[in-house]
Amino acid sequence: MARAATTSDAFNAVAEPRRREILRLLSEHERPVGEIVIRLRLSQPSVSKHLSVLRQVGLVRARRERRQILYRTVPQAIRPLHEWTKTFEKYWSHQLNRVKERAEAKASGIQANTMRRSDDREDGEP
Amino acid sequence: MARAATTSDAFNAVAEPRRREILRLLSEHERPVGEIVIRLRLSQPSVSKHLSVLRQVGLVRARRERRQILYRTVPQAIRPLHEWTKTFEKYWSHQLNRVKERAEAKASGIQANTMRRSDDREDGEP
DNA sequence: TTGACATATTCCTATATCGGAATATATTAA
DNA sequence: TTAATATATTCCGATATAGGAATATGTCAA
Repeated sequence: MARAATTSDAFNAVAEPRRREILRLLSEHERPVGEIVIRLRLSQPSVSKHLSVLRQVGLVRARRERRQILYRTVPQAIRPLHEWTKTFEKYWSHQLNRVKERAEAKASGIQANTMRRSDDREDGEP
Repeated sequence: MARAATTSDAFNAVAEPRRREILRLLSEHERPVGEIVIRLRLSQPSVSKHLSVLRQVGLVRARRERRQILYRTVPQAIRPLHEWTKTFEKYWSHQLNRVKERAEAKASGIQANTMRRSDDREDGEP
């Protein structure tokens, strides 16, 4: 098997940096393709292809307005990514707590016992 | 140019579903490779390769303990993803607000003027 | 030293990608 | 209708993937 298709889910679609930029642009308000082309300095076919990927995974929608096609992001489609990353939030805030404890311990001259654990050790190339 | 390398950043590394599962497993606590192999029912080489990718982008770290190599996730490395998704949070909470307004308007018998905007229209294949 | 265990790496193949160039399609204006 | 505008699609090539099979590397025990 090869790598999963970019259109298989939002995670894959969003892995491409240009597509993230496009989503950013469109999140402000809907825009025609040509405006994305100009602002991001990409070729028109390239932008159309990226938009096609984003549309297939539900990250953007389009509507026609006279000659132009206006795209806009569908923020809800980003939520699964947000929720996934969120499950790790407690671990890095944990880290912050330890930093805080360390600072407090230093200030009071007392060592917090949560400060150093065996797996805190820096690992060289194993 | 082809698709960006899976090792180019956390976004690309995390696009692969198995790697997300591995991160989940290792976020609880460090584990040897063999345990991942058993729990996720993947081949040992496959797991080693995924871990290699995750290590190259800083999402996991490893240390040796006798014969085994114990891996653990580096939650901070997921933060950039979290921050990026977060920039869209206001838009979907916006959406929630509109739902709320709609409910309140219905309850009071008054139409809120924020309820329907032109781009709310459902778009057929354009 | 030899062997067993744990993990990493190499070689292979089928499959998708992204960008560029060229072209097709669709909508409106004259 | 014809021309101009706006966007989409197709064809191409170079590149990278993920998994499987086989093998290499590294660590420990006897």
